[in-house]
Amino acid sequence: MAKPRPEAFDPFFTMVAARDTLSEAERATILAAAGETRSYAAGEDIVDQGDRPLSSTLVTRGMTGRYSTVEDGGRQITGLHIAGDFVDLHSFPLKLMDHAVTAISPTEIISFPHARLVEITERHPHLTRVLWMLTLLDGAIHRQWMVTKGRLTADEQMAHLFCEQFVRARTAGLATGNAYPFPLTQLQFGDALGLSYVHTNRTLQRLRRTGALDWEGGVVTIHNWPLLMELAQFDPTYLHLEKLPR
Amino acid sequence: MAKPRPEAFDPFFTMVAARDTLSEAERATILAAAGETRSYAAGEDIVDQGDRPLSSTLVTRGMTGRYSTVEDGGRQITGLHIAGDFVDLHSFPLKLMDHAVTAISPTEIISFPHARLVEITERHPHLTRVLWMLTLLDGAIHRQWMVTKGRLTADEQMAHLFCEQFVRARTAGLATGNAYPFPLTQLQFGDALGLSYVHTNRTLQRLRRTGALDWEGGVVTIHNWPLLMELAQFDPTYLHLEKLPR
DNA sequence: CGGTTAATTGACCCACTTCAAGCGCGGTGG
DNA sequence: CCACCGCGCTTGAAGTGGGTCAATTAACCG
Repeated sequence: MAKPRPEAFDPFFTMVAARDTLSEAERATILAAAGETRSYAAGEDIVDQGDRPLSSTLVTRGMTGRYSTVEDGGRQITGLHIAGDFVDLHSFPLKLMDHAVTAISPTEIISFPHARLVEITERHPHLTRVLWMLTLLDGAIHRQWMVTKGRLTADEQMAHLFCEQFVRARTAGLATGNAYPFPLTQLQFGDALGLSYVHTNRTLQRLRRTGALDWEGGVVTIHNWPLLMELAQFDPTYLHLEKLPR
Repeated sequence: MAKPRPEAFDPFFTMVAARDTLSEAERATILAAAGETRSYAAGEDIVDQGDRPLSSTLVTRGMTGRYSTVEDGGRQITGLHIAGDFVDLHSFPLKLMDHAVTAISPTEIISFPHARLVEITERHPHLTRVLWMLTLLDGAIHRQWMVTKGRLTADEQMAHLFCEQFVRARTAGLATGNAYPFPLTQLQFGDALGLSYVHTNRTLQRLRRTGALDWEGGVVTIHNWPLLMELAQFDPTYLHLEKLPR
């Protein structure tokens, strides 16, 4: 529970800068709208399904996942979020959380009280549209997951997720060369892919054998990006990496 | 290409009224922001992937589907939209269409020029948040589809989609008792479920045999709603049917 | 009444699941 | 310093849900 360090906003501003230009005033508005920072241990839930949050959560370190559970205990992760991502900005207009958010690795966040977001919608229309866009980016990623889950093989789907996470990490300034943090367990990875963890493991081994990438110690290293993209049928258009006035 | 009839907005206002209250001024703002109406024949594409629309599209009659295609020709429908739904309001902040939209049945639409939506974000913060919410509702539905596709059986998934469409049709005032229009072919239905059309057919027959519903002539009739909900593990919370100030 | 599209059925196949067991390794306590 | 424990990863074997290929029937339409 403390005021955020200024550098904590860097991944967010970097990620946004790939899509639009924020004025100095808008950046200051974001800083002023920030509430407290908090830390979560791996495995801790940040938001529960059914919550009615009074603030939205920006990740500044670590990785979080949105998930829903079904009757038989199955769990589906519907989104992975890294530093620079809001995990529940949609709770601002939607009010009610229809899913939970968990810390996959040790995570630091900044909360943004909804009251201050209301002020942004009243005084900063362009910044409002940028925040709106960020929530729609989640939607675009959701759609892509549906496509890969519905119409691609497990191998293609897995390769696709590795591609997506690489591009997103790079866009937030979190990649080191062709490596990026990916601190999931294979069980969690399977929950994101909608696969059993046994099949997740076997699919991963096949993918490793292609030489396209490695994944160990919570870090993915891409050895052959063109090959990985081809295996995944990856086209980053849906990530909307265009600097445009929104 | 004509000015819209006033009744054409009814499903939209009805659907919104289930989630928030619009003032008379806000309703008038929506009417004033409307551009032209247009009609599309079944099978015609309303928006193409890669388009940069200058207006967003509200369905006023018929049914449309968002879809993406993959290399081998497979098609995944990522959303079904009925009268009262915007099919591409997200193209307003996102600018670029990362998927196409097709008319599933003969469809009528009203276009909303983005320039007028910009004005709404500048002058009507509450209405802006309502529009934002509507795009996030799509996201919530996307997440639910991921969960049903990733963690439920084909039977459960299909039952779930029938439930969802019923509730959404009713919310827009488009259901007649326990029946609602559902003008898809089984092939399109399979594309929405991420199933082959052969398996879609067999799953449908099993579902019919439960007595929960019938589907013929483009109309779904629900015979046993509690049973259907149970088969689907359906919980409508994610449809955010709460009248709340947004 | 031929032509076309949608729905249905049968047979076979395989991608993925489930169940079950073993392994590696970091952590902890004695 | 070592024994043990637990978690995550790996492997094997067997079962099945859903896909594919192919043919038939039904509905619609000019």
